[in-house]
Formats: sequence, structure tokens, C-alpha cells
Amino acid sequence: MSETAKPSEIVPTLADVARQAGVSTATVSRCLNTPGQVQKKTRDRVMKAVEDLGYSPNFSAQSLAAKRTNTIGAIIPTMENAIFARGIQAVQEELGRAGATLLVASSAYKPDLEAQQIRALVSRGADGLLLIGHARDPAIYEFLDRQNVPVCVSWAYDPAQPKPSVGFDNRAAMRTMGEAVLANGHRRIAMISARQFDNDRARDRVQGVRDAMGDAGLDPSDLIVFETDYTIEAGGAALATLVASSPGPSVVICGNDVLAVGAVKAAQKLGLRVPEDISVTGFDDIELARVIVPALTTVHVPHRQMGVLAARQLWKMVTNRTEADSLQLETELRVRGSLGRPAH
Amino acid sequence: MSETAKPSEIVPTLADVARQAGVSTATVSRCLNTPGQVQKKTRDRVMKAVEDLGYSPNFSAQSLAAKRTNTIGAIIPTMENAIFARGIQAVQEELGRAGATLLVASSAYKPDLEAQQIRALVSRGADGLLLIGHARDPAIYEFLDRQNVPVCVSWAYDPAQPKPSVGFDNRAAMRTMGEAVLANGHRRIAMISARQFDNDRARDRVQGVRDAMGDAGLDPSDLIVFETDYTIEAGGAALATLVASSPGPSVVICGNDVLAVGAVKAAQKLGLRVPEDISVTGFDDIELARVIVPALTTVHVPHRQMGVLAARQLWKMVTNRTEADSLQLETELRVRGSLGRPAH
DNA sequence: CCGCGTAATGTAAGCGCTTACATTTTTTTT
DNA sequence: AAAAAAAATGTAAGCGCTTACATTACGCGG
Repeated sequence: MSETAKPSEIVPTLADVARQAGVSTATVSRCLNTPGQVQKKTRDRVMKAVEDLGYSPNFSAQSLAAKRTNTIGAIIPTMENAIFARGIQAVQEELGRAGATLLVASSAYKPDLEAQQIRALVSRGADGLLLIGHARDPAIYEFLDRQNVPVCVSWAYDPAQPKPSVGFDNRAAMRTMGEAVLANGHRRIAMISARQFDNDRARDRVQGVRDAMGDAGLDPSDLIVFETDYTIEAGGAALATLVASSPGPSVVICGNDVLAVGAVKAAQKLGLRVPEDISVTGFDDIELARVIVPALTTVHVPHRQMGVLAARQLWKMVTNRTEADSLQLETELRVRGSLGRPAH
Repeated sequence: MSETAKPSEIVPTLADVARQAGVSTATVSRCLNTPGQVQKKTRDRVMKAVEDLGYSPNFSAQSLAAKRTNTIGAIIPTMENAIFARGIQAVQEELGRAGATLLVASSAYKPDLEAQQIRALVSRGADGLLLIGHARDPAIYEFLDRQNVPVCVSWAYDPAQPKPSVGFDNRAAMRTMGEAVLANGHRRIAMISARQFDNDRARDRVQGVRDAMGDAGLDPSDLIVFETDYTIEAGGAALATLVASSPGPSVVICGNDVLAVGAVKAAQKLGLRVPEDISVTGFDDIELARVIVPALTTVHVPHRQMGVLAARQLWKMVTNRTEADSLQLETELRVRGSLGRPAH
């Protein structure tokens, strides 16, 4: 059935449908887009022709003519972390409800790759863009403004930033975690984080822990921060390095659950019991956090809800051509087995 | 910086660049697409104009005129399972190397949603489509043939099917698992699977276990199959149901790792030790499989490699406008702690 | 310095659709 | 039943780009 497709078979166009139905192309177009405007009898005839010919509109032509694509672009750091996968799935569903399509690209946490993807999505006619975190080259925002493409930032919340954001306060969330850690009596605190330089969320999370330390009368600069990639292996390697130092930390606060899982596994492999010998905490509350033993103490983030709200906000910006407000979501500390009191 | 964008700011077009550089639009187009054809001096002038104006080509116009989008569409069942996320990430990277873009949609394992997404991607001008598994309404393949859109199937391998596939033999892979289970002495075998009706991979995996049973002189129809969704919760619920039956199974073979993780967790919650009281196996070998204790005995699938090969194959079909061959990948049984000998 | 072949550039015809505006048909009003 | 208003349909001008073909510029042998 799928020999080298017959080159004679030509894909039908609007004009073909119009001819077949004996109407003008305008009428066919209206049947498809604003069916209310055309008489039932005509419409039926047109729809039959559409059916018979197996017509399917050409998206490029459509958006070229209409100057609208009903498409939203999203660029996430990676598809391999469940938090983005889940959030973006929610965005997709919500946009689908509104009749829009989502185009997803991933940047592998690389700013220049992200810039490239942004250009690609814009040139594809994305009506709006969903970006993760505020931090990026101002030139990008200028470009976006010039192209008139509305942007909504997510996975972060900061109304002071130029672009509206739908997300949570990473710093405050991690401060809560820091407080819980301190309340357990920990004083030798280390942190495994993503690179802070080009990742504002990572930066905020580190700052949150420092805030908690400062509030407790400790010197925030005592916090040991180890920067690495967001992978299980990297988390494990980081933990190994940290415990090898002296004095080793009694708790390792991880920038996300993936790192934390790596850390727990590595600790156990080194013969350390979690949390008796060393405590570990995460961030995000992905499935992994509850599968691992002990379960991770972590910060629960409502990823799906965030996706839904971000989608709505962005779509509002696109359809009304107005700026939207920032929206803050609540996170919640989930205390589970991986956090205990220090040994001595 | 991003007040309601000034409506006066107009997005520059090819013609604007041409005017600014004092050349024709054809020359500008050539500078961008086939720079070799234009003299260095002219090219520099044009590139400067492009830069100055911040010009970025309009994708719709481009593909409308060129009848080519350099875009591949992929429809996966879900983004929430790491196996697809990872494989698709590899596809994306490989296509990127070839200068193509990947558009991803997910169908939530729903055939009608998948059909809709296929139409959407085709009308967006996807030059080719990557689909998961062979099983779908023949009308869809007819539509695709009519539209001249090459298709490559992945996550499955069956050269007898009309469309070329890049993947592995689900049936043979699961037969290997069945053999390992039998070799451990299990005779009361249950399986938790996805719906077989519209999922050929699930069907093949069940069949694989039956094959192994038949070979061992057992009655393949003795296999108890419980069909449910591919989620941790569903896997747990399924296990609870299975162990409540009498005689309970001594091993539960799961259609994938996600189900298996749910099953292990549920068994442990019921006070059953894995594998002493009950064995559990998975399929895919995702990260979760090694994080859980005991680690899952599972079938390792080279997802990234599969993605890379599928991408190449598909791109070859698109650029050469020819059919490509099917490619078979090897899977490998990974025996870990979750599979043991039955209690008695 | 002419004529020729080749390389560089320009001209203009679409690609398939939407939509403002013009025209025709139907319905409503008086 | 004619006039006015409203609804349905048609006409045709683009949308921003690519590309076949036409034209011009350039380099070189004779």
C-alpha cells in the first residue's frame, strides 16, 4: 500500500474543493472557519466535497494569509526531567482546549541553544512563547518585543521582572526547606546545585538556603555549594566529593530530586545510612522521590497546575494582545524519610 | 521594556532587506539559502542589512513557496514516560544535525487523538512522520499515502508491516524474559499489561510470554493477564488484585517498568517481600528500574540509539523520496534483584 | 576590441489561503 | 408589492517567500 507514492496523486487545495462544490474559494474558506456565515445547504455541499477529496488545509498558506498560527512555542531545558514533561503536557492539554497547538523545543540548559530555538519558533510564527525562568540575554527580549511576540515565563515567579511569570518563589520555597533542615539540628550544610550563572532558579534556591541560615544566626557564607549537571550520576559524584571533605556535611540539600536521588544512592553505596549518617533533601517532588527508599524530603511543586495557568495566561496575552499579570503558586514542604537529625 | 508592544514597529520582510541592501529579493533569498551563488561583496551588504533590520524569515511564506518545511513530526503516546522522552530527545538531536526540526505531539495512548494529531502535523507541512507502533486504522495510512508523507514506525520492528520500522522485536524480547522467569522455577505466572486491543507492542509482549510458556510445555492460556493503564498507581492496584486471587501468582511480569515499580511498591506495602514472596519484572530499563529496591529485572532497550536510527531513516526517506528498510535493534535482559525463585 | 561563455543578478509568477469589499439573493418592513 | 435591510456569496488583492527564466556583467581568447 505504500510503494513509492504515485507522484500523480496531487494534494487537493481549497480551489479544488471550491470547483467540486461549485462555489468560490471564499465560501469554502468560510465553511471551514466561520460555518455560521454560510447557508446550511451550501455548507453541506462543500463539506461533502471536502470529504470526497480528502482535503486538508495547508497550514503555511493559512497562517501566511491570516497572520496568525494559533500556535504557542515553549522551550524547556530538557524533556528528560519529569517535571518539565508533566508541566508541558498540561500546557499542551490546556492549549488544545483553546484550539491552539503547542510546539516544544528543548535547550539542554544551554543559553545559546535556547536563543536559537527561540528564533526558530518565532520564525515558525509562534503567536506567543512560554519560557522557563527569567534569566536570559536582554537582546532576546528586545528581539521578541520587536517581533511583537508575547512571552510568559514559568517555573519562576518574580513580578519585578519585565515579563509576566506564572510560577512559584524558588527562594522562599527553598528557605522553608532550609528552615526544616536547621530545625532538625543540622549545622554542617552542603548543597548540590545546578550552575547558578545562567540559571536564575538555581540561584534563587541557593539564596533561599542562605536566607534560612542567616535568619538562624548562622553565617550564610558557610554554605558549601557544589555545582553540577542535573543528572542522577552527577548528583552521586557530587555527594561522594562532599562527604570526602572534612568535616563532611551532615545534610546535603539538593537543587532538585534527580540530584537528590543520585546523592542518596551514592551515599548508600558508600555505606552511609540515610538519614542516620547523612540527610538528603530534594526539590520538585517527582515520582522518583517516593519510589526511592528512604523517600525524599522535598518541596512539592504543582507542576500540572502551573502548566495550566501559564497556558491560560499566555493565551490571554495572545488573543487580547495585552500584558498579563504574574501569578504566584504555592509550594509545599513534604517531609519524608530522607531528612533526619544529625548523628552527633 | 515590554509595555504593550508598539503597533508601529513592523516586522521586516525580505523586500525590506532587499531595498536596504539595494538588491532584488531573489538575491537576498539566495544569500540566505545558497550563499555560494552570490558574490562576496553583495553578500556582505545583504547580510549587513539583515543584521541591521533584525530580519528573520517568515517560515510560513518560506514553506509555502518552497513546498518543503524541513520538519518532521512525531507522535508519541506520552511525554511522561522517560522512554519516549529520551528516545524523542535523541531524534531531535539527530534531526537537528541534519538541519531539520522536530515537532512532537502526544496522544495519551488514544487512537482517535493520535489520528487528530497526525492530521494536524501533516497540515502543518511535516515532511515526514515518526509514529510509535504499527497498529492503527488503515484509513490513516491511506490518508498519509495520499498526502505523500513518508512514515517511519519505531518502538517496534516488523518488516512484514507496510511501513518501515526501526525498533526491536517486542515478542522475542519478552519471550526471553519469560524464559528467565520459567528458568527460575515459576509456574504461577501473571502479567500486567497495557490494553492489547489498540497497542501492538503490548500484544506482542504478552504473546512473547505465552511463547516461552508454550516452549516449556506449559499451556500458554494459563497466563493471567491484567490490562490497565501505564502508571505507577495502576500497576500497584493491579498487583493488589492479582495477589488477592487464589492461587496468587509467584511472579508478576509487567509490560513496562512503570507498572513494575507500582507493583513492587504495592507488594511491599502489602507486607510481601520482593523477590522472596513474589517476583516482579519490568520492561524498558528506565532510571526508575535501578533506583527502586530491589532493582528491577527488566529488558534493556537502547532508546537513544533507536531514536537516532529512526531519525536517520526517516530523513533519508524524506530527502531521497524513497522507501527505507526496517532496522532491527537488539534488546538485552537485565537480571536484577526483583526476580527470584518462588517460595515453594 | 569584438564576441562568446559563464557567473551574478533581476523579473515576475506563483505557492494556498484569508478577507475587505462588491455583488447578488433573501428576508423584512411598510 | 416595492423598498430597504440583512444575509449569502463572489471577486480579487495580497500574505512573504522561492525559483524558473530573462537579463546583465564580467573575463578571456583571438
